[in-house]
Amino acid sequence: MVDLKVSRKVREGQTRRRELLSAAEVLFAKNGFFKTTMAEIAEDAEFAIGTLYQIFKSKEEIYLSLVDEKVTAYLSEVEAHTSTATGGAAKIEALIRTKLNFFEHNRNFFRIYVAEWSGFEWTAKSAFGDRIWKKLLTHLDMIAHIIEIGAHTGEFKGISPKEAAFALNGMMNATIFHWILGNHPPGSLLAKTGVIKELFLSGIQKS
Amino acid sequence: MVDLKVSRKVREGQTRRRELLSAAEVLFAKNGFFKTTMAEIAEDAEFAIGTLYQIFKSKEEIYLSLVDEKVTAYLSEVEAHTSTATGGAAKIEALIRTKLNFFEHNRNFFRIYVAEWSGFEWTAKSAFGDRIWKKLLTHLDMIAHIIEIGAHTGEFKGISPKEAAFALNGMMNATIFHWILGNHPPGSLLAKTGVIKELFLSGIQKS
DNA sequence: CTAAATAAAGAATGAGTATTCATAATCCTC
DNA sequence: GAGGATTATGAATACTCATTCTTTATTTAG
Repeated sequence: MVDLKVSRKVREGQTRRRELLSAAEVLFAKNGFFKTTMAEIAEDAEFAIGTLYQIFKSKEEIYLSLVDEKVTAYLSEVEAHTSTATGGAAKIEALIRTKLNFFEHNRNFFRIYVAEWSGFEWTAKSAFGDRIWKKLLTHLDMIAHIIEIGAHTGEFKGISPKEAAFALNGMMNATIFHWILGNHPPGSLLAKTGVIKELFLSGIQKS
Repeated sequence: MVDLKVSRKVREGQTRRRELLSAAEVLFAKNGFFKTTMAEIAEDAEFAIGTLYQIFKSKEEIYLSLVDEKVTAYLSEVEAHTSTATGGAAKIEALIRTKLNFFEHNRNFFRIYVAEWSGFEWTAKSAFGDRIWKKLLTHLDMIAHIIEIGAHTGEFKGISPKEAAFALNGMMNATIFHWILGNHPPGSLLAKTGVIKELFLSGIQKS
């Protein structure tokens, strides 16, 4: 009984937390961190402002929790898929496919993710923000590692793995960006896997 | 005499304007648009707050003037260099070289440029902001056009020119980003021209 | 040299909003 | 079902700035 009550409470707490983050995600994606107000979040999540502060200690904590959870989910998907693929080319393909698939289903979050890569962490680095930043960099190291292995086995050229990893990441982000701008239909982002793979592996020039 | 006086005034006006924008650039690059205050800009530019409002009508106008001038300068450099190069590969190389060179000398501005690509214009679209956004998109069309020509002449594969242009742009941005993070020595960004060119034209895979 | 005009200055204003807190509603426990 | 927690509420608070505006300094013209 006591156990049940506690667990129901916990469950309800988690549900509220999710609902709040989900409302916040939409707003942060649409208007950015600074132009999103606590009042808007409260209204959209159907809580009173005071209640927000019961669940999170500040606006920044809402934002960073959101980013941290999504980034973590994203990275573990990538980790899962790349680690089962064998061979450099297959791992790269798994990476591309996973990333495109993830952001196809998290279109809103992409805007936040990109902002994170390119701006926010420069202006507001709490210990928490740093943590996310470190995760993103670690992820790039992982990509670089795939490329490095490929270079050792002779599959890939001897281009600096770190640089190639950044380049590939930039290509993928730009592709997702382009897709979002164009308001393309569902399913069509994942379909670009082949193009990116082809471009990254073989380049654009005819041989 | 009258003419001279007027032109001195104009010159002084331009100087003040440049000094103000240059102080603002450093601050916007370091702290972003929202966390930069008019008081800071005034202090760094050694003007009183009221004087800022004599030169620009608002904080947003300072920001947008800055971005507009730099973007315009950047685009015209690119235009100049790509138009004199002949052949797809040479034009692509000219583009890469010009971009890397520009941002090697405008490191601060890169942060603003990236923020512009990925965030600000989503939150604050004045007519002025739109203008910058359009310029950036037009620029990408120009890159796409180079690729398209290359595809017609058989130099390049038939990958969607727009997509390839976005991918190349993303690769370049990521490379500059990586270089800035690593705090590399002067001259070393331009030196990456070859790597990007190689990667974009021939890919990473050994043939 | 003087006064009108223009420019510089920064203190005062006012709008916006993150956070707090006193009060009301709800939930448990017995 | 009573009262003592606990939780929800949103008005009040406190603070940060962008912008304005009055005052002071400088420039110009006659």
